[in-house]
Amino acid sequence: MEGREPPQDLPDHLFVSSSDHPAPSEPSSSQLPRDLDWVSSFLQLPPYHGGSNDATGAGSSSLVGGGAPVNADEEERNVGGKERRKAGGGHRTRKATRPRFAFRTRSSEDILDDGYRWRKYGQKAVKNSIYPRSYYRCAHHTCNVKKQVQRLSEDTSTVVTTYEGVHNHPCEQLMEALAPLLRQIQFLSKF
DNA sequence: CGTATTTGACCTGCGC
DNA sequence: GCGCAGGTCAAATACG
Repeated sequence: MEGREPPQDLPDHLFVSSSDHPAPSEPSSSQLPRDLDWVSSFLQLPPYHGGSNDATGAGSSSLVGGGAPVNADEEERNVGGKERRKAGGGHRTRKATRPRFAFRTRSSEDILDDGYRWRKYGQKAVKNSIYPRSYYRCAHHTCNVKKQVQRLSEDTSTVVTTYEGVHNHPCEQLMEALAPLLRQIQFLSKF
């Protein structure tokens, strides 16, 4: 793939999986803090124009990442033209897709609280893994970010999360947390 | 009753 | 060309 570079300034508790070897055998040594430290890390991350960050390493998959704008997907979806069948789907492996990046965390929980609201829209059993892969979409109306969550079968304490796209809205939880602070600043700025 | 999750069906791309 | 694996949809169900 065309020179994708994993971000290197990640905090210790995060690490982006290499795209072609998404699931290296050595486990991450640190625990994900309950706090949203890594959310802010995301905000600082350059978009990872990653290629196939297939977290499971299921060989045949060739999900390609790209630097295409997020709404490219939406367009294609709507322009689809002829009405989709009852149970549609299947727009996999589009050539120009959004930035993708994956990382692994050590956690007993599959759902990592990253401050955004996610809606689950699917779950699939994947090959070479005893754990299913869960598919989530950002619950924000205008946001088209997706993520996949899967637990490694060879290291059950490790959860692989693959993000696709970039949020086009602020993190609610972060804003909530900041709200009192902002109010205080506003108040103080009057003087 | 509204919202989120579950789940089976369907679609697409890729490898053989 | 066929089958497989992965990704998505939407009806059904669960939950508050």
